[in-house]
Amino acid sequence: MDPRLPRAFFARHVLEVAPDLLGRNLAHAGVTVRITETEAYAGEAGDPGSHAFRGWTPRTAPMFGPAGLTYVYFTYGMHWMLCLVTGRDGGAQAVLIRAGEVIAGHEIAAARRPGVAQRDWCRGPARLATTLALDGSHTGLDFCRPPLRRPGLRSIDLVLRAGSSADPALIRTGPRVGVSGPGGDGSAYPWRFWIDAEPTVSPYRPGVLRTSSGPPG
DNA sequence: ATACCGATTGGCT
DNA sequence: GCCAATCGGTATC
Repeated sequence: MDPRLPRAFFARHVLEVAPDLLGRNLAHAGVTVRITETEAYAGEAGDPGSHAFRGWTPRTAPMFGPAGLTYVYFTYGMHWMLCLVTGRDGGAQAVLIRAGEVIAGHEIAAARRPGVAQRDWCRGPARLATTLALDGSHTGLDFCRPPLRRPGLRSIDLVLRAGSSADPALIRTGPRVGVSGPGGDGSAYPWRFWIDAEPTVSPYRPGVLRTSSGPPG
């Protein structure tokens, strides 16, 4: 019997799925991590912090697909980040997997992160993608089983196991990390979720406030 | 065609 | 804490 979470799990609203992913085991390419930090992005809801805020583009196409697809994107000219699409088909909701604790495949993880402390292997979204060997070749792929039957839709061997969720009493929320502009406002979008007291959770950093006109005065 | 910028990270002060 | 790295995507001209 397949240990994976069913597609119905991901078809819920992103604000339900993001905290529910905490504590789950995520495995790819020989390394398994216990997810300790996530963030929700809801293009459908007019979330200005979302890549999907300005509508469909070739880059964000996977977000507009069905729940259960990966959305792996490239940023800062060097980093890849893993997101998991949730919600209704076309809703452009996704969870960013920000951090995790390596619980299996330590030798492989260490080989991918030479000179890096074990605590930092997946402490941050780009670090997590590196340790799990995820890049642009892994975007827009179906990680659910059974897979959807759609022309051209390929699958990925990314395993999210059921039965490993975090204690709800230990879940904390706060503003998203490094989101510039209005989408970074924690009072409006406290959509970051993490497990309390976990050393693998990434440090908080506010987004850059960018004024549309010059400085005041 | 070109300018701007990012859901970050690592190195240095 | 500050800042450079590095380049594809997107908007704008």
